[in-house]
Amino acid sequence: MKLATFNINGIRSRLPALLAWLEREAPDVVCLQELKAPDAGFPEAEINRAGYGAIWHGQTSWNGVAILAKDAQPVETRRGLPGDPDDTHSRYIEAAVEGLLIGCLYLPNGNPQPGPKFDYKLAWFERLIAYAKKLLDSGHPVVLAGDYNVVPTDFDIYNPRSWLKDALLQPESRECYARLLKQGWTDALRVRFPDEQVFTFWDYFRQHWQRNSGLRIDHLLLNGQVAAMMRDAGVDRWVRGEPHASDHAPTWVVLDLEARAVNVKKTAVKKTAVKKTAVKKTAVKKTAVKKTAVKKTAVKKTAVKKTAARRSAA
DNA sequence: ATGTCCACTGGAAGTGGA
Repeated sequence: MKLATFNINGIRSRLPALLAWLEREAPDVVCLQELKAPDAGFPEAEINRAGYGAIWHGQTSWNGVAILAKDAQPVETRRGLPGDPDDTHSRYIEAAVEGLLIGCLYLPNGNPQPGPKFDYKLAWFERLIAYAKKLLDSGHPVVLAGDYNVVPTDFDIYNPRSWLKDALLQPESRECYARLLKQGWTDALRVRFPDEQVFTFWDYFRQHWQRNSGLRIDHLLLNGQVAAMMRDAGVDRWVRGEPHASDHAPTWVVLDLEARAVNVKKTAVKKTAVKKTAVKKTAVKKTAVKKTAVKKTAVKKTAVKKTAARRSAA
């Protein structure tokens, strides 16, 4: 299963780009952010025609999230992050697909900082951390995917210099992200590329795409069960290079949904193999001992012969 | 501070958000 997150930056104006990407990469599950469209403006028919079922939570002009599933209908399990009934932003939607629980989130940008928007970002983050803990405790295989609007470390940006005052790099933002991970989530892209810079966003300014001046802010967090299923991860960079592109590129993981069952089998096979090897080792050792014994006997025989020869010489 | 793009309002170009 290929599961992707993509900040589409306006689903109506990017619909051709979205459909082209779905056609070429055929992701099985897609988390979309920044629809920038009300519920009624979601292009349901076109997405269905492309072979995807969808659920969405829109909003006029800003925010908006959706989950698509190829040849399937996502089963909605939640819309809206718990913890603040007065929060009107459409930033969280969650569904079950193929036995996985998938949370699609669009974390507040938080600029300018400091200020009420940054406060809202941190408050939203705290709500996410609290809810993520509940998801972990649920025992389900869970993925939390989306635009986190956090550059986790200075390694996740081309050069932090001009972004030092930006909400995406603030120590408070990073501390929240680190605290979330510490609950037991795997940052899929960072685990897949431990020593490489990976970017998912290049803003429209100053030819940042052309210069590969990017940031890594779109993340797929996997709980333990799902992390064990991960086989690959990456970024569909070509999407960012297309005309009229979103400023983000689709970011994805490939999961082996059979991995758990297979792992159990593999472990059994390994145990048998280990036993066989052990038997072989013992056999090899025994043979070696015999050879040594034979050699020793030979040496002894030679020695005996020599002694016998000396004796007769004397 | 700047840079670019989207969507909305209102019926053009300005504004807010990112």
